[in-house]
Amino acid sequence: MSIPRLLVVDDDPEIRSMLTQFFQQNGFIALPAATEDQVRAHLKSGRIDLILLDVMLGDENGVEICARLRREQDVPIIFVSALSADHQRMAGYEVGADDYIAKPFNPQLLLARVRAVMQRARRTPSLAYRRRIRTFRFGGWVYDGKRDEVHAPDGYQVSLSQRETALLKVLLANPHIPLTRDEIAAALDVTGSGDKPEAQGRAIDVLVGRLRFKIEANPKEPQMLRTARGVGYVFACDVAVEDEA
Amino acid sequence: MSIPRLLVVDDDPEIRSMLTQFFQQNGFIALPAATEDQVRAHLKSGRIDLILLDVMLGDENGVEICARLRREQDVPIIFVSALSADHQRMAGYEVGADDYIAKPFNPQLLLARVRAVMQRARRTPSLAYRRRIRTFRFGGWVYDGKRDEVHAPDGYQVSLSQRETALLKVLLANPHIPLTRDEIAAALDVTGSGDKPEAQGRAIDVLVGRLRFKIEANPKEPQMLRTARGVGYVFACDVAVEDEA
DNA sequence: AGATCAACGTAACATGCTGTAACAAAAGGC
DNA sequence: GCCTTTTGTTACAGCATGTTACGTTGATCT
Repeated sequence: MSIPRLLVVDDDPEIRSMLTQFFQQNGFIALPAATEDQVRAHLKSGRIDLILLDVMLGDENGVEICARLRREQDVPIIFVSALSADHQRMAGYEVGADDYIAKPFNPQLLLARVRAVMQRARRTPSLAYRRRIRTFRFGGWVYDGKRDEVHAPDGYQVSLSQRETALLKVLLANPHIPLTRDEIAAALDVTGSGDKPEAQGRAIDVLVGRLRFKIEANPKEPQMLRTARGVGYVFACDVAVEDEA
Repeated sequence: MSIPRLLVVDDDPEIRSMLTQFFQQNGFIALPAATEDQVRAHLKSGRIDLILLDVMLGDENGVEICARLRREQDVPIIFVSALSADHQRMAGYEVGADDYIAKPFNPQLLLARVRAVMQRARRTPSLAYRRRIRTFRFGGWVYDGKRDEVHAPDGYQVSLSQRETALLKVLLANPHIPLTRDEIAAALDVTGSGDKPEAQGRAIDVLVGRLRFKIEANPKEPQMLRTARGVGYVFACDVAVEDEA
């Protein structure tokens, strides 16, 4: 394989050049870009093996851009973000990103991830499916990221709705961390237009209630999906994560 | 693994340099920092394996800083404190600290703890889980840190409210030590926004009363939750502590 | 001992937050 | 288009927590 070419997309010039230089020094050809148009230009003018995409691109939303790019072309994309709050956003829905890395990052880790994704991309025939797939285990339960399904422990028989599953995913991605209703709502709405700063009613409460009813042994005394009074909710359960190829 | 890099955060220059030198002499790369901004700067500019964080950073609250950092990045954090009174603060709520050490410390112990935490961090995939879990036993009672629940001795049947449980945790962390109402309130509110210097009414008294009613055999003559007249309250009961992996 | 006064215990009330049933709206399925 | 399922809204009841008020306790002084 020839020298890998990657596109560094960030609106902060400092970070952009920092990243570009870092990858250049590590044997990549790294091209800087700041806007969606520039990205498209690069994609048209030459081969790009991977895109490093900032989640916050000025007032643009990296997630949206990713979704658009993905529809048009199969480029591996790795998200980069400064805020862990964004992390939930990513956990909430697969947008087609191949991986996700939080700033500030460990350079070695970053390199490793980039290489891993490119490896994977080379093996995978159709890239359309590529995205981070993770399976979570908690209690006797399993969330199967591959099928996006929840499997109950033994005898149980449940089927979660789409939204319930999404909520569960957000919780699983943030175990033991109290999440406010707003944070949860934001994570759930990644799939949407991305502009819903409006105050939402009690939708989250009801959703939580319904999920409890389905996954808690005794919904009246929730063991996993606990409420953090005055704050929001916590998933108080250890979760084992499994990354899949 | 390469040389471990750790960040020493303290506003007292003397302690800062003392610690930095100590760790340098023991084969670490130790970087000093005094403010939250400096911490962030370091995190951005390079790999940091562990943070030693003073509980009192001038008028800032180390606990708050820890909570903020934790939300953004998974760095192991060890708290350092001069006052045992601060201990309550830590017991009040798990903020995500990996360990807690009281000044003045035994250098060997400090080294051991630092190494232990770094070991643990390396094994743990997602650091988001890491937090100190402790189980307390007193009288026939048990506080189960894993579930954050209180179990009554035999036949008894009680369920403590969240706040009552929190109060109990504060007391259990400081057996035989008289705590003022302010200290208790501070410890209870670690979870909150952190800015409540206002004088609080008799809330603590009432809370203590309710807890007594639930856990004392004869609430009128409390054996464990004694009042220290003119001071506050004492938990006059031997407590066995169990650390969990 | 008795008087005095501050500290404490607690019942009763006030407030705010949460759980949830019941209804309404929206999204699919056929 | 009609029916079913999912999702959001609203309203209300229940609970957790804080506040107030008042009676009691205990320390101190004379």
